[in-house]
Amino acid sequence: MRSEIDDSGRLLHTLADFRYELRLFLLFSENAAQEAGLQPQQHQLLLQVAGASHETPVTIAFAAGRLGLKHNSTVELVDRSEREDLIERTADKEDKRRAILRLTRKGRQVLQKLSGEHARELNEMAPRLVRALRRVQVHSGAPAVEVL
Amino acid sequence: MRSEIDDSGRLLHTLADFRYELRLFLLFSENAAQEAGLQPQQHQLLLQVAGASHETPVTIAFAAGRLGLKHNSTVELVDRSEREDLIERTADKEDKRRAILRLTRKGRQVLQKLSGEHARELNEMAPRLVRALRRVQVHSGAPAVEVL
DNA sequence: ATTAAATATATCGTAACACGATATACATGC
DNA sequence: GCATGTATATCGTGTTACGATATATTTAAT
Repeated sequence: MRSEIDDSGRLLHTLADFRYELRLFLLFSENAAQEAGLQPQQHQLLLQVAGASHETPVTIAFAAGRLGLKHNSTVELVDRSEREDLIERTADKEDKRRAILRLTRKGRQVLQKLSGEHARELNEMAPRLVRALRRVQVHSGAPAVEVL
Repeated sequence: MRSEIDDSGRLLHTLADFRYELRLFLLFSENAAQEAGLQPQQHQLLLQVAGASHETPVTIAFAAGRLGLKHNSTVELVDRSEREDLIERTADKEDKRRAILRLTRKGRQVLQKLSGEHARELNEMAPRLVRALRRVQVHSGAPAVEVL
């Protein structure tokens, strides 16, 4: 058994591969969205809005948190998506400051289609992604659990 | 055991969670780069250049492919990185059209630091990422291999 | 060899998008 | 009820990836 830490070249290589695999997935996703007539970010917005657990109030702030965006960027994203009839705002009755987000029928249909495609693609890509991740762990002095 | 296909709500939920986990990692990565004084894309460029296997000639086109960018965008990214002394171009002798990319000492140092941080963070995040991925597989009619 | 097609990189103008700063409406604490 | 905080909205700005195009060099064709 040889040392894991020393050769940093290996770590760079595994990290680079991991990011490449990730990028491939993201490229696929961006293309799929475009072909369905959506901006990639709109797709992500729809997904986070529709994918939220039923109790949580789906507000702008919630979407912003899930998308990793600032609130104002999310407002603009919602504006665009509303204009294209993908999503709709309804004022919250409990708290009139809040805007509650819901998908339109059109939004639901597009998302459905995209989600199927993504599930299929992820089934293809998952093994490589997981393998790349595991390799990073191995070469970063991880507690050496069950490799492969 | 209950059916996997029918309720598309579960698939949306698992996909949303997967993307959220992914976004968390990317946010971490963007922050780490910024704090090290790099644009996130510059970090990715350095990683792909330094992480390439030793035989492959690291050209603009190679970097573009690995980063999922168009060639011209990569040229601009390299321009910026060269100006900031992170990377250097040397004309290829075999083919004078090509520019060979290499990290500067400074580039190597920054990347080293970032790579350590990323390896550590990925060790933390990997389990959740892998779990989220597996759940997508489960809810997309996958051949039901070894769950959890 | 000379020209034509292909490949690699570079330049330039443009548009999308996320952001900071700021504004407004409503809610909550004291 | 006034002050402080929270949620969303608006506006101007800068970065960046892109398409279209240009230039240099290599490869292919005749």
